[in-house]
Amino acid sequence: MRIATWNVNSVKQRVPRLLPWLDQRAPDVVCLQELKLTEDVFGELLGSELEARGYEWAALGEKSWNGVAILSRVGLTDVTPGLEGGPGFPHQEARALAATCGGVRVHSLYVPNGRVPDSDHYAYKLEWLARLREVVAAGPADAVVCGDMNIAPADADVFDPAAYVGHTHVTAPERDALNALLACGLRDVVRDRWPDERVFTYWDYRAGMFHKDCGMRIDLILASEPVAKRVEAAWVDRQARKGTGPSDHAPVIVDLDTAPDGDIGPMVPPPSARPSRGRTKLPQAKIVDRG
DNA sequence: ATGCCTTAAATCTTAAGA
Repeated sequence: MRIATWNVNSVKQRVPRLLPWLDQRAPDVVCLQELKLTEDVFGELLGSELEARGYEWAALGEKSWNGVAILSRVGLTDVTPGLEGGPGFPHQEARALAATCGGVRVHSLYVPNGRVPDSDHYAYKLEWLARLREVVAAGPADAVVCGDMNIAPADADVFDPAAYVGHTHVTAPERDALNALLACGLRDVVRDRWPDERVFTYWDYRAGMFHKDCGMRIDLILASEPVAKRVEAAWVDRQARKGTGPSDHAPVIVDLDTAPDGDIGPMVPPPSARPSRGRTKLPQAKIVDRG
């Protein structure tokens, strides 16, 4: 089972890159972030294209900003839109979506940016991460936490650590929050696979940063121990950052072997063998005041 | 030079990203 996560930086702008990428990489489960549109527009834009490729999908979006989705061709059940009990700014944003795919609880996350340390955005980011830890800790044993975490786990995950001192994404409270999440029993499977390599997932569009490989590793796939044991490959798809009209983030891809009992979830017939089904209807994100 | 690029939304400029 191949699981991928990709911050597409506007799915509308990325359609010419996303569809060929789905065909070439053939992921079974895809977590998307920064849709920058509502789930209704997402369905109008991609519903038929995804169905033709055998994907079910769920999305939580909003106009202009944020937005997350999960695509799956190994089943998509128990969809949870939003971060249950999570903070808002002031209202809860479209930053979290979970579903069970192929027997694994999959989280697609777009963690708040934080902007400037000690700002209200930064406090919101830390509150959001604290609640995420609680939600993941209370969840199933087989889980993957995927997405744009907006934290570089270590100095090796930033092209110039000195230049980032005092900036968000690298501060101790942010890294503490990420480590607390990992302490739920999650593994950073890309770093595990490439312990000493220069691995980035995001490069600023400006000043030829990708060409110079001046980036950051902020898009992560964190796997619970039972899932981490099944990892056969874990890598960043730098090809998707090249060429015309890329996102500023590259996809992260992890391949799992089948579970010990061979169970990767419910059997899903090819789309030609089952009646057409619409998109998975979702309730609005619960709106929670920060108090 | 608090910028260099790309996005969205509302204009002909601003906010946001990290």
